[in-house]
Amino acid sequence: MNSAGYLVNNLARLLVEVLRKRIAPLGIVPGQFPALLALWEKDGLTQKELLTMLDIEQATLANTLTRMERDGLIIRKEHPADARARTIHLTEQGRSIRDEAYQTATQINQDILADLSDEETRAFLDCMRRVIGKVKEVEHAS
Amino acid sequence: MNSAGYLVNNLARLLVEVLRKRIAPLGIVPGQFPALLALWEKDGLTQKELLTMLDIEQATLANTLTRMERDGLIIRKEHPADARARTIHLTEQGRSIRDEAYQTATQINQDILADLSDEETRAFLDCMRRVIGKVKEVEHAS
DNA sequence: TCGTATTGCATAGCAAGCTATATACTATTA
DNA sequence: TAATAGTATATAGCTTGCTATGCAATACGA
Repeated sequence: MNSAGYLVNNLARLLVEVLRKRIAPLGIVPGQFPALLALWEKDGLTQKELLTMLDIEQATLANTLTRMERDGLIIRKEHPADARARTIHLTEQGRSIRDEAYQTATQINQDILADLSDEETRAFLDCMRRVIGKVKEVEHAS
Repeated sequence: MNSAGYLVNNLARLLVEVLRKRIAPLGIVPGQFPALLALWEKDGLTQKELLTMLDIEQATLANTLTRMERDGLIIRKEHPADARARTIHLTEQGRSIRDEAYQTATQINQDILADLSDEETRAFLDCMRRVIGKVKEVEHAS
C-alpha cells in the first residue's frame, strides 16, 4: 500500500520507536511525553485539566499516569477541595529531565525534516494540520 | 505540541479509529488490513513470505494471524515441504469482503484528502515518503 | 434534605505494536 | 552421522491506544 493512511501509520510507528530509543536514557517512554510536556508547563493540575491539553482519552491518561507514578516521575495528591479529584505533581526526577527531553525531541524533529526545505516543511505540516481537521470533521459526520 | 512527530502520531491514531469504525461491519479490524491486502494479492503464502510484504515485526504478524484465524478470516495449513512453516489461506469469508474493504479504504483516503488539491496531495505524499526514508536512515545510524 | 444525576478517576478487557526468548524443525559441517 | 548452527513460528511480557463500565463523591432539583 502507498496510500496516505498507510504512510501516516508507518511513519508514526517509526517515529515512536526512534523517540523510544533516544529517551530511554532519561528513564521515560514515548507515551509519557505529552503528559510531561504539559506538566513542565504547569504543575499540580488535576487529571481532568491535564486531559484538556492532550489528545488522548481519559482512561489512557489514567493508565499512563499510573505508570509514571510507578516510574517515579510524578506523585498524585488528594485535591484540597474535591475528594474525587487528585492533583498531579512532578517529582524532582520528573522535573530534572526536562531540558534534555526537550532537546531530544527537537533534535528528532530536525533530523527527520532535514531533507525538506523550509518551504516544504511548512507545506508538509500545513497539509498535516488540514488533514487532521478534515478527519475530525469526517469522523463526526459518520 | 505542534511538531511533525506529534502531528503524525495524532493523525495516525485518528485514521486508525476512522478505519476501525468503517470496516467494523465487515468483521475486521485495522491491524488485519495489511495482511488481508497481501493475501488478496496472493493466497497460500507462508508467514515468512507474508512478512516481507508488510512493515511489521514477525511477532506482531504471528499474533495478528492468530486473531484472524480466530475470526474466521484465514486458516493455517502445514507446509508440504517444511514442517516448521505453515501456509496461510483465506477462508471464503476472508475472500468475500475484499471488494467492500477496498472500496472503504479508497473512500477514506479520498475523504481525508478532499481539501487538498491534486498538487498538494502529491507533494504531501512525497514529503511523507521522503521523511519515512530519512527516519529509516537516521534510525540505522543510531 | 433526600434522591437522582453528574462528575472524576480507576479498572477491565481488547488490539496492535515492540523486543526477547522458546520451540521445533532443517541444514550444515566436522 | 552426530553435533551444531540456522530458520520458521510461537509465546511472554511490555506499552499505549481504545470503549465500556464501576465507584465514589459532588451537585442539583423537587
